[in-house]
Amino acid sequence: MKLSSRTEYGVRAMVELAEAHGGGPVALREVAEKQGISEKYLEQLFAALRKEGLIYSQRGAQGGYTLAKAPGEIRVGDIVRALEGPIALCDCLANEEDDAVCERMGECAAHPLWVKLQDGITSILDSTTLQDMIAGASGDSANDIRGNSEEESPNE
Amino acid sequence: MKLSSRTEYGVRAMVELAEAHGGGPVALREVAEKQGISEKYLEQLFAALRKEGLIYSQRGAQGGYTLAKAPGEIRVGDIVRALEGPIALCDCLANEEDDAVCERMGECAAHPLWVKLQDGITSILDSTTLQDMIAGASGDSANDIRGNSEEESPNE
DNA sequence: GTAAATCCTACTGATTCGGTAGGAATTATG
DNA sequence: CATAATTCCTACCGAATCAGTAGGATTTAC
Ligand code: FES
Ligand code: FES
Repeated sequence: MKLSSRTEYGVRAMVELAEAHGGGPVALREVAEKQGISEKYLEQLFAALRKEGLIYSQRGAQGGYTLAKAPGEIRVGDIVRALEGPIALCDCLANEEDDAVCERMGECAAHPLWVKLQDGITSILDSTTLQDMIAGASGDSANDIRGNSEEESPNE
Repeated sequence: MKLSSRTEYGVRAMVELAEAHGGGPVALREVAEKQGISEKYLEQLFAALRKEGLIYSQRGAQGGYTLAKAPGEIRVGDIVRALEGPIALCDCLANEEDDAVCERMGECAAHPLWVKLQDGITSILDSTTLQDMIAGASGDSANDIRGNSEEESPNE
């Protein structure tokens, strides 16, 4: 229950790109410096994000990266999936068609809970776009996760 | 975004104890066999659960483990916390009083989202009890099963 | 007394994680 | 064209975590 630095860094970097959206490409070095991330490490994250079509890269001098879509079109869940692979709490939740692992368990009482938890996580992640994040809110509008009555106020 | 086998095993084992609740103590070997978990490994998990006061152990022949509280009183979140430590997606979410890490970031746009995600996860985990799980449901309808019933005194 | 069980501490092999290293390929600019 | 800036690619590395083992000490029912 801890998000990897891959995810942390990746999301922060994407926010950075989102803020520069509309302007020219942003160099990796610039993003890395602003966010305090190792350049070489971020390079790998961007490679993954690019492979998934979330960002577009311009090679050569004055090149850099830009969002491939509008900030409002990129969900945090997309970023996470690009960096970590499909969100699957348990092996048996990875692919619905081939649930061989759970088949063996059969009466696994935990399964429904994991499904619910995974759905909850996915729902939150997919109801927040980069647009929401740079706007300061965390996308609490279109979210129907029960039990979340806490309202965080982005101060400062 | 993957739950450790510690969590998976731990919850399954606790369900096993919940099903045997009311009867005598259940030997670790029995739980391990039924759930297909390494005995020696499960031993360590039970040690953690015991230290957190979730289960009670009876040493010696015919000994074993029993839930320290009624199944309706034990939330999945309690189990997860006992096994993995406090649920903290990000370092800066670990302890609210000492958020030094985020202080440095200041304008970290991701923070509110992580808070929200963590709250969502915690909420789901804490709204499901072992009682819910052995009943077949995963607590999706009602989490008001906080019905206080009598239980034997967990001493020590 | 003995067998059944928990308890405790340490070790280990494999994998993942976070990060480095070095260079090849591409491109704007002068 | 030359050069500098920049992305792209692949491999490697140390440390940490993970899942599991090993071996024995202790407690207790019978
Ligand atoms: S075997 Fe898949 S959730 Fe239990
Ligand atoms: S620094 Fe804590 S969430 Fe960004």
